[in-house]
Amino acid sequence: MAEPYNHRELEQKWQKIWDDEKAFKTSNDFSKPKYYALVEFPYPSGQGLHVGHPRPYTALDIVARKRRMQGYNVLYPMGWDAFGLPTENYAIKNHIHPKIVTKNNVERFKNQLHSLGYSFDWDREVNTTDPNYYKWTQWIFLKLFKAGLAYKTEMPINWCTSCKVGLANEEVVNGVCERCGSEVVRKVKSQWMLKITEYADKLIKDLDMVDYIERVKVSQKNWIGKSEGAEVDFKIKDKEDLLTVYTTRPDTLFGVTYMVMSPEHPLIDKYKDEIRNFTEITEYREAAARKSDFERTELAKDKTGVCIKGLSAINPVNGKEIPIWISDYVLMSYGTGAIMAVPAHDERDWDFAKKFNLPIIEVVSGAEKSVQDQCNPDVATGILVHSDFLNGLNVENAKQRIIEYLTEKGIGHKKTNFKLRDWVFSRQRYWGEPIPIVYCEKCGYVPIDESELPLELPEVESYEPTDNGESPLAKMTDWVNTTCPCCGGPAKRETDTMPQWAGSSWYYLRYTDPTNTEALASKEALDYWLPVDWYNGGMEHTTLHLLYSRFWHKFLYDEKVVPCPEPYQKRTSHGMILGSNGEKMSKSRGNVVNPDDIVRDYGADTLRTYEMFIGAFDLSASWSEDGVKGCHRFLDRVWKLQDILVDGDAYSADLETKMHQTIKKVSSDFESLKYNTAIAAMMSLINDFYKANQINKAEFKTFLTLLNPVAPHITEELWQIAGFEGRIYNSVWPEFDEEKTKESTVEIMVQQNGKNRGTINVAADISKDDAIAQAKEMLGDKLTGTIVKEIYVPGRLVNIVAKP
RNA sequence: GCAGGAGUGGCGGAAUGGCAGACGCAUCAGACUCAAAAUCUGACGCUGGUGACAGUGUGUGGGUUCAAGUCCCAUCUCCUGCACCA
Repeated sequence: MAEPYNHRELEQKWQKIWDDEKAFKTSNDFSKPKYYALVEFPYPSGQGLHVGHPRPYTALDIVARKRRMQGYNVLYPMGWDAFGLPTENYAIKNHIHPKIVTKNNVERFKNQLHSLGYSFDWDREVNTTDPNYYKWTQWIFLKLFKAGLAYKTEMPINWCTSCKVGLANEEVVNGVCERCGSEVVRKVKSQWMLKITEYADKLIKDLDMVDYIERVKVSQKNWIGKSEGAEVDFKIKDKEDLLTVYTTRPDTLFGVTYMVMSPEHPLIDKYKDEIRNFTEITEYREAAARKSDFERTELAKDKTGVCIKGLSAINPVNGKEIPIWISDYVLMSYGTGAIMAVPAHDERDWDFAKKFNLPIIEVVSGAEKSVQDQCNPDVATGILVHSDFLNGLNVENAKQRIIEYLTEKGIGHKKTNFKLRDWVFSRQRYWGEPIPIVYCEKCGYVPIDESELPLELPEVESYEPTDNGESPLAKMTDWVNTTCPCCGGPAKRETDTMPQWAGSSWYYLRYTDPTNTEALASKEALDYWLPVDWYNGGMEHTTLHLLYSRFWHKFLYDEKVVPCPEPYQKRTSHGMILGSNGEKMSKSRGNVVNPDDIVRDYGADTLRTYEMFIGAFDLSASWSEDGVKGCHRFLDRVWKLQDILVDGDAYSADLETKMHQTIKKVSSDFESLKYNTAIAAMMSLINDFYKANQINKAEFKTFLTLLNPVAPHITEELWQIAGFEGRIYNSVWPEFDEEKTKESTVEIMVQQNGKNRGTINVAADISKDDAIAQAKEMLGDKLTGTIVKEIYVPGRLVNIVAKP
C-alpha cells in the first residue's frame, strides 16, 4: 500500500525542485520553434489573490506545459500592473509610501502564485512601477507626442464636490463618488489626449487577420462604432455661417422639418445678439451642463429642448425654411454637434417632434401605421416619396444618388464617423508614470530629452490631491520648476501622471527582453517572439485594455519598433468565478473563497483541477466546495494507482483503444478551451483502470503525462515513484494513432421507423448489406409491412423504414 | 432599443443530425467499522408496472428529416456588453 496522498508535502517539495532546477526558464535559443502564451498580469491589490485569478492562469499554464512537452521554446511570463488608485488611496489613508504598499502586495501575490505551481519564467517578471520599466512607457509616450498623436485639450472631468478631487470614470458609480457618495459634476480641465481615433479604421479592419473569439471582435467593433453617412451644409438664413450636420440617412433630406444643435454648439454664442430668447437658451444650457453623463442617459426618453428664436436654416435641396432648436439629446462630441431632424424616420426625432408639435413629413413609404402615429426607421423595404428626384428609389440607391448630388453642388459629401473618442491620458494623481513633458512660456509643450528617461516620480510628503484638483506633484515646486530643453529658459514640468492603462499597453513586449537598457526590447527578441500566440484575459478588458494595446502596437509598428501589425494572434476570454450562491464574490456578501485555504486543505493540484473542471471556460461558474472535494477524490484515486501498477511496456489489449482515444481527446480539448471534458475523459479512463484492477507502466506513463499540465505536482511525484526517467515536466507529450482510436467491433442501434428496438454487436467495418441483414434478423417477427427505406450509418445505427 | 451568449435530471455540466443526461456533485442502499469519517460496490430524468417492459422527456409553438437538444421559422425567459452616436 502506498503512503497516503500528502499534497502539502509533495507540492512544496516539487516547487522547490523546480526553482532549483530553473525548470521553466525560457531558453534564448531562437532556432527552436517558439510559443508565446500570455495571461493578463494582475493588479496586486491588498486583498491578495482571488479564486478568479487561477482560472485563466491554469488554463494557459496547461497550454504552456503541453507546448514544452511538444518541443516548443515557450514564453509564459508574469508581472505586475502595479500603478493604480487603490494602492494610492491605501497609501493616503495609512501614510505609507505607495512604493512600499506595492512591494508588500507583490510579495504576497507572488507567494500565492508560486504555491499554485505555475510554470512562469520568474526571471522575466516585470513591474510597471519600476523606473526601468516605465522608462519605456515614457519613451513610447514621447514617440506618440513627436508623431503628433499626443495633444493637450480642455476636457470635462469628473469632479467630486465633497472630496474636491478629479475622479476616474471607474470611481463614479451611478453618478456619485464611489468613496463618499456625494455628487459628481463635470469640470473642464486641460488634459493630455492620445489620438486613438487616428487608428479607428485599422483597429476594425485588422480584426480580420487575428483569431479572437467572436464576442471580443463584436465588442471591439461596436465600441469603435463605425458608421457611414454624409455631412450636409445647411445655410443659416441671412447669415454667412453654414450649419453642418452629420447624418447616416442623407436619403431622407426632403423629410427634414427642423434642426437641432447641441447646447455646447459654438454658433450659439456667436449669434447671441440675434437670438431673441437668449436668456431662455442660456438657462437651458446651464441646466444641461449641470447634468452628469449618468443623468443625460437615464433621462434619455424624456426629450427637452428650446427653439432658437431669431435663427432659422434653409434646406439645401428644396429651399424650405426650418426652425433650429437646441437639445441635449444632441451631443457635441459626436458628428458635428448638430443634426437635421427627420421625425418620420428617426425615433428620437419623432419623440421630439411629438413633444413640441413639430411637423412630420414621410419621405420613405412602407410604414404599417401612419408616420403620424409611429415613426418608421425601416430601410430594408422602403421606397422614397415626396422627395423630388429621389422618388421611387429604394433607400440604398437614394443614399448614393443624394450623395452624388450633394457633392456635385458642393453642399455636402460622404463621411465616415466613429463612436470611439480620443483617449484621455492624464490623471491628477501621484501613483502613475510622470508625463515626460515640460511647459515653457516661449516654446509651449516640449518633450524632455530621451536621455533623461526615466523621469522618476519624486518623493512627496503627502499623496493627497490638492484642493484645486491638481496632481500631488504640483506641490513639489523643486521638481516642477525646471529648464526648457528647447530654449533653456524657465519651464514647468507636467504634473499629471499617466492612467493605469499605460503600462499594460505594451508589457507583452517587455517580457521578450525584460532587462534591456538600450531599447524596450531587442529587435532579435521581438522578431522571434512576436506576435503573442495566445492571449487570454477577462471580457472586461475587451474595450479598454485590449483596444489600447492594439493601438500602441500599431503605432509602434508604424514606427518600425515591432515587426508585426497585430500584437496578439489569438485572444480568448474566461468566465467569472462566482460565490456558491451564484453572486459575485464580495466581502459584503460573505461568499469570498480564499485560494490559500483551498491550497492548504486540498492542495494546489486540486484547486487547479477543480477550476478547470468547474464548467465551460468562457462562462461564469459558481464555486462549490463539494466540487473541490470531488476533484481531490479524483487525485487521490490517481495517487492510489501505484497500488495496482504492474510492468508492461505496451498498452494492454483491453485498453489500447481507450488509451489512444483519450490522448486524442485530451490533446484537442486542451487547445479548444474544453478543459472540463479533457478532465472528464481522464476520470473515465481512471475508472477503467480500476475496473481492470491494474494499470501497466506504459499506461501509467501516458496517463501521468496527460494529467501533468493540470496537476503538475502529484504527477511529478508519481513519475519519480514509478522510476520513469528524468522529470515529467520535460518529458514528451504522448502521440496517438488515429487507426487505433477506432473500435474493432461496435454496438450499433437498430431502429424501426425511427424507434429504437435494441442493439447488435457488429464488426466496425461491416458492409451495409450485412448490417441490415443482421438487423432484420434481430427484429424477426416484429418486422412487418413493406420496407420503403433502409438506412445504415456506419458505427451508429440501422434504421428500417416500413409502411404497414 | 441594438449586439453577443445561454435555456438539458435535485445541482455543475456532456452529447461530428444517429441509444439524451458522459464526467463530477448531492441523495439512497449495501460492504468495511463497536461507531463515525474516509474508502469500496450498486442504484439514481419523469410517469405507469412486482417485473422484463411501456410511455414520456432538452424553455414554448410550428417546420425540415428515416432520425432533431443539435438545422429552419416564430415566440418567451435569463445573463453580459453597449446605448439619445444622428
